[in-house]
Amino acid sequence: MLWSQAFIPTLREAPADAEILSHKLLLRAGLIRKLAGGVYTFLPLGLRALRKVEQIIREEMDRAGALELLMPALQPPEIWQQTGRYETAGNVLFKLKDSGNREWVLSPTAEEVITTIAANEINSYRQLPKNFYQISVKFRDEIRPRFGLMRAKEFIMKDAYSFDTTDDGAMASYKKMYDAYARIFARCGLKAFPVEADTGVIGGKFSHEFMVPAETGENEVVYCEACGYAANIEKATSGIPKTAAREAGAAIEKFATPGIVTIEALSKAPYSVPANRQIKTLVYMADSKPVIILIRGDDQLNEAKLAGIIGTTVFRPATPEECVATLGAKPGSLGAVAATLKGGTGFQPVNPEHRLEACATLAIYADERLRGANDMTTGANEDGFHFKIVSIERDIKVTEWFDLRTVTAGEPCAKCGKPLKIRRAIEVGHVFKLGTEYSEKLGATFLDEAGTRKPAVMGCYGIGVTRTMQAVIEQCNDKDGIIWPLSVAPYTVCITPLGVAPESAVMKLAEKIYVELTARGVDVILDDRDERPGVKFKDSELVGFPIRVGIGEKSLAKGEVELKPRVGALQAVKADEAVDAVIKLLG
RNA sequence: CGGGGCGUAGCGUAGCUUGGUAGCGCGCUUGCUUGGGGUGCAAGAGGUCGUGAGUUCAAAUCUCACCGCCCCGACCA
Repeated sequence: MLWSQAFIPTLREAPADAEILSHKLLLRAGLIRKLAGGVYTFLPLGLRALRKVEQIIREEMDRAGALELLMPALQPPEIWQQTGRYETAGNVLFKLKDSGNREWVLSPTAEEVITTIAANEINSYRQLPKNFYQISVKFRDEIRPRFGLMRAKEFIMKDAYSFDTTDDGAMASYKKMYDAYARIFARCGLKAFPVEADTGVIGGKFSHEFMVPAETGENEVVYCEACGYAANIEKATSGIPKTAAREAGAAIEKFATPGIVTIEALSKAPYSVPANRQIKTLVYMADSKPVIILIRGDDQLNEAKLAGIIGTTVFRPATPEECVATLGAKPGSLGAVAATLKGGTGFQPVNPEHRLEACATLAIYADERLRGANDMTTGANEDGFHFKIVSIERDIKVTEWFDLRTVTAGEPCAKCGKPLKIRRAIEVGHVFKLGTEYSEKLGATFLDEAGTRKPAVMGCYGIGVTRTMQAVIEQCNDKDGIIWPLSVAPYTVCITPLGVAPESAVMKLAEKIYVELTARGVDVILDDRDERPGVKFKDSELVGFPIRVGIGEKSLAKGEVELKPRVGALQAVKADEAVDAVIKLLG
């Protein structure tokens, strides 16, 4: 490619709406342009880098035995209703109507479609296992797109879906993808690491996310340097001790706390109840039903964990009015002491399948850290009053115990006891073991060797392709611009003649090297613009080509050209050895 | 959706408080110059000041509404 024929609109200054470095560089290097918030055009150079990432993914997916196909982005809502995700994932689904007023959804993921394929086409264990994948445009009604390609309304994702006959088989498929992902990100030049992850609304047994450490990442990862434990904060647990039991009075006592509505206020004189001896009572509304959450006063509720428990992300903190309606008091005086609850103490155990429904009868979910706690203080469900000497097992009818709290840095690792650390990261990939939920709901069954009909055991595996590309930029840059890894650079070599007079020795040599490198399969761009050297150098560094071949009269007088790796020292090589030297640098 | 900020030429911005013919840098065009790190000089082109209403003799500037964008929060298979 000749630079003069290409379209590389570099910018000296970044548009003001770009906040993070990688977003600015995407714009400045002429890789993308914004059409609307969260919606971008890939310009030729950006598309080349994107295609290289895609190709790496393709090669590794194929190598792992996955089969590429392409599913529709436009999907009928019925299949989403069948799996229940029309509601549970409803807030990210793009919905639209056609001219006949028929509703459609734009696909953010394709479990429903692929499972329908499997239901219709796979009948026998002989056809399994299978793993299908696609690389396609996905849509997500992000309420707040941000950071360029990181969180967009429209983006490119690789999604794969495995079908196995047994749980062991599904585990093997999962492992294959897990290993493939590690290779994919390594080949992209990314330092990505797997962490235990929350399964979210997609459900399933367990999952790992592949994370790229970055201060601008939107995820927090809890990790242990000693034993290697790593988990998304939405999932992470620690070995923090439970609340200590103490000697305490025989019965609960009510006491007046006028105007005291925060944990902090109650922890100060004259009450002086430490936060770790308080029970925090939270009311959430899930599907217009209240659920009561109890956690220790010095802990924070982890909403992702709550979502996993009740099976939906569609919930919110109750309003003060709803708190009054549910418990009889405003936030700040809430408690779950059985005697103060409407309907008395008669709570029934809850079938785990129906935890959300259970909220209709006022489910009380308590954090494990409170199990066995006594001599605690909590709201009395009467504005201006609290109870003390509360024993949670004796005085509160907890419906079910869960890990509900958010881990904080410095807590002991659950595995090895060393202090945990927390850092921010970008999620670039996610692997799930799904189990049989989707195959059961959509009838993806097969006959096994014994002639028994069974649901296929599924897994699903996503990579945010456009996000991965930006993550590379976020991780690989310096003050001058992008530093593309060889594997995903839009062009790997930029030939920079310092004069472009036709038929000049400099230009002739540049063209010769260009032709020879191209013939040897190298992606090369020749900067034939009649620009000053400084402009060409700055542009090639901003765009981030891994190797620049500089050709000028001065060095050519010595029979030499200059090889300048994007990172590393300039080296002079004999003009007629330049091509081989470049090939050698490319490894 | 709640809170905050911003919309002036392709990009970055000044002007707005205190209303009076819209300015600067980069980029672009032309000429000269320079020719190994965003050269220098000169002459140009390019703006419904986000949109609409209002106040006023007069609105980029004041008022209201709407739209868009960015940040924080909420949300995020």
